[in-house]
Amino acid sequence: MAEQFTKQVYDYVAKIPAGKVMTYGSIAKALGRPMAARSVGNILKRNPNPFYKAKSNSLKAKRQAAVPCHRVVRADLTLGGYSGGANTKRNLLQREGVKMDGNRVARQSVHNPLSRI
DNA sequence: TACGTGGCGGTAT
DNA sequence: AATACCGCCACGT
Repeated sequence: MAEQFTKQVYDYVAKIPAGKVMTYGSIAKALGRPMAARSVGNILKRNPNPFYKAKSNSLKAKRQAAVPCHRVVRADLTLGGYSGGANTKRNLLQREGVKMDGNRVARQSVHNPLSRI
């Protein structure tokens, strides 16, 4: 179960569409471990194949090759951490069409509308 | 809104 | 086996 969690996290993150983001906590919750938000962050930090390190330059190839961990942000919609640097994270998101609201992700760009309202 | 604080769980050493 | 490490979060100022 436990090491499946790592795989589940990668699989789940891989399904977040470009232009949208999810939070660490909502991913943990979606995987049945509502209190494991920190673990999700920990797992993504150690992601062996982060998006910004993907071999190919092409966005399309990167989408298939890498875990797009930059699409995961904090519950307050600030960016949170990123091994490649916060600036890289923001650039990648904006390039994908994620809307920003100051230093936060705009609510409209959050995937899974159920969690709000 | 912004900050501090305590607690949390999976992985790594 | 035990403990440290964190890309976090809810909650209270």
